[in-house]
Amino acid sequence: MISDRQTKEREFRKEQIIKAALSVFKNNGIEKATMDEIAKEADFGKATLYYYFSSKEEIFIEILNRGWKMIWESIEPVIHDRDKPKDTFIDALNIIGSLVRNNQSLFEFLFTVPQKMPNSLNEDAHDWKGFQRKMYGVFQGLLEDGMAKNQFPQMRSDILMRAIGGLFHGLFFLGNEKKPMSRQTMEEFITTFIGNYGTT
Amino acid sequence: MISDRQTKEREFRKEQIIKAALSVFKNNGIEKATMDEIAKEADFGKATLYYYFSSKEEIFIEILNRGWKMIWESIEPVIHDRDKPKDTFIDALNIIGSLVRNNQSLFEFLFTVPQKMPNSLNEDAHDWKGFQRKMYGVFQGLLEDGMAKNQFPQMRSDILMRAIGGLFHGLFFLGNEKKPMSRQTMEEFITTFIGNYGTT
DNA sequence: TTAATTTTCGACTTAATATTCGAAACATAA
DNA sequence: TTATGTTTCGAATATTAAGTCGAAAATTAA
Repeated sequence: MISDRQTKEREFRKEQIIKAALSVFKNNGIEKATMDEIAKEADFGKATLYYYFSSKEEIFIEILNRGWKMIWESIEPVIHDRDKPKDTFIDALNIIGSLVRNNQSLFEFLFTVPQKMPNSLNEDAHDWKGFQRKMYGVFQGLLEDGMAKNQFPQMRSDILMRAIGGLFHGLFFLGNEKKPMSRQTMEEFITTFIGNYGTT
Repeated sequence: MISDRQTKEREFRKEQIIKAALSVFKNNGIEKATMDEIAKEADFGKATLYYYFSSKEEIFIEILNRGWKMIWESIEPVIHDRDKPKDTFIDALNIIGSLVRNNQSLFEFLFTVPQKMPNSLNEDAHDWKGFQRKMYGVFQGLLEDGMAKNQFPQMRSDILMRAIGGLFHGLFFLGNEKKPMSRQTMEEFITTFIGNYGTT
């Protein structure tokens, strides 16, 4: 008895709630992202939020799932070229860099909130963890291929991953100024730090 | 009317409480680091904790103050050699690396907890902020000197700082394995990433 | 020994915030 | 139009953890 339109409206309202949650997070930080605030921002009563989501956590998980799915689907098309691991690696990083640049607060959420919330957000079972794992796997594979071809410094690939992950994170999320990093600056960094070994 | 020994014993008990707090943090994560847990670990009643510290926050601040003081006092002796900025920079990083290696959980606390706690922990007035600021200032100065001498890539020093900060952080604190990084591995990284420009 | 001082603590209070409840408002279809 | 299903919400409840209280235990000094 639930019409198509009703379903769509439901989806739409869930969407609004998610947007409100992100907006509260962006403006007031994660600690102020209470259900009361989110409800106010979404212009719903608090109880209504629970009509659409079973818990606050479920809202957060939904954000993470959608976000990581988007990341994965953005890089997926470029990662199959295994001939030039270094170029592929940098391409993929650049894609993620663009995403971050265009939606800083979403990605701040995706990349920092799970760290701050050591509850069940981080359980392996969630979809977003799967995408994250796949992505890391791809990057690590590219690093290993690249090392085999002398396009990267010879190091334990897992440690190199951590270093690059930290570097990326530092570039975008450390420091006071939240002005997004330009593509050019980022490329400069990537090539400077990991791209100046071996050949094309 | 408070004897010397009494004062010492008080200090000692404060010490025990701080150690318990770190231990709880290490074993259960920051979210489980409640006063009840810390009290249990320290084998004191909860109220006794408040006899020695006026709040939970004060315990954390004490940890941060002592920790950052230690960091500062460890690098202070080596940073005055301004002739070889790159070497000095790497020396200082290595010193911090050794400290981290020898006390992983303390430094995880120092470097990650303030991020997770957007309360007054981060107020500029605290001693530890002063040490942190001084340290960053020194590192940035070294980077700038080093760039002037072509020992580092030419980039905006503040962004380079962020990148290196992120990289360092990634090396020590990202990933699953908490096995500390060996000095050799770390030196390898530092020189590979930031040390292979220009000359001595 | 005993009075004063210091230290300890379990039980209570408070505060913040997530979650539930039950009734009302609204929409839909017969 | 009315009966049934859907959506909304403010008020009440539950939970968690910080912080307080007043009395008791331990220590010290006379």
